[in-house]
Amino acid sequence: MKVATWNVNSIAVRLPQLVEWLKTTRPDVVCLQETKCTDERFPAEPLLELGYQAVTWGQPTYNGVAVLSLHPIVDTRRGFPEAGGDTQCRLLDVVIGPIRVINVYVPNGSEVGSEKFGYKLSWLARLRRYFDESCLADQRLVLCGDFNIAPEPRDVHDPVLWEGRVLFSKPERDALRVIEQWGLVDVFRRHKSEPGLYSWWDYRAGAFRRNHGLRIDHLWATPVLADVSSSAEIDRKVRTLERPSDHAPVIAEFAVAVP
DNA sequence: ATGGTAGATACTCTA
Repeated sequence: MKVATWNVNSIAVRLPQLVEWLKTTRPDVVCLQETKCTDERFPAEPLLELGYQAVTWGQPTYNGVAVLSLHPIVDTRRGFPEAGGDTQCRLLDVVIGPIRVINVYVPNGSEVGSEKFGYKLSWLARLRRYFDESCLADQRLVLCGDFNIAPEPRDVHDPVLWEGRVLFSKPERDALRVIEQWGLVDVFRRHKSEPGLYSWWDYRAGAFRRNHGLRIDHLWATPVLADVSSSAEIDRKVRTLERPSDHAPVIAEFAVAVP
């Protein structure tokens, strides 16, 4: 079972690239972030023609998540369950065949110390609470998406320059660690240990050409599922296309049978 | 050096 996560930065703009990528890559499950598209306007038909059903949770202009699947999607949940819920569309929780998939678009955080940064940290604390209250460690579960955090120095092109900045500050890395310690494994790092492997490059200053990137898009799994993962990779090719997303897809393969 | 680019919406905000 092939599972992928990709921040497309507008489904409307990226649809032609997504269609071509689905045709050639044929993942079983794809988690999308920053669709920037309401559920009514989501382009479900061209994806259905390729065999993909979609569950979406979107809003105009900002945020927005979706899960595409070749197999039936059941038990859909949107956002955190607590009173008040979410005003920003950032979390989808679904069950597909033998696995539970939680797709997140973690807040960017703007700048360390800002109001948005505080929102990011509190959102991450709520995510940990969500796992405590509604997930089980022996479930086959994947948590994937745009986390907007690079976990380690080897995930940053210039860790000295980036230390303390948003996406690589200690409070963010600590908050990420707290979620990991619930009982999740970084599936990408299970298969690839070298530095220089990134999933996001700023549009500005020729960052991609220089490989000035960060690994901020992640695919984590419970140990029972991570133990049967056979490969993981970042698909850099789409970042070389005309008018690309600033993120590249992360893909992992698991040896589980889909009924 | 406080830049630089991209996307959606409205003439600015977010990333």
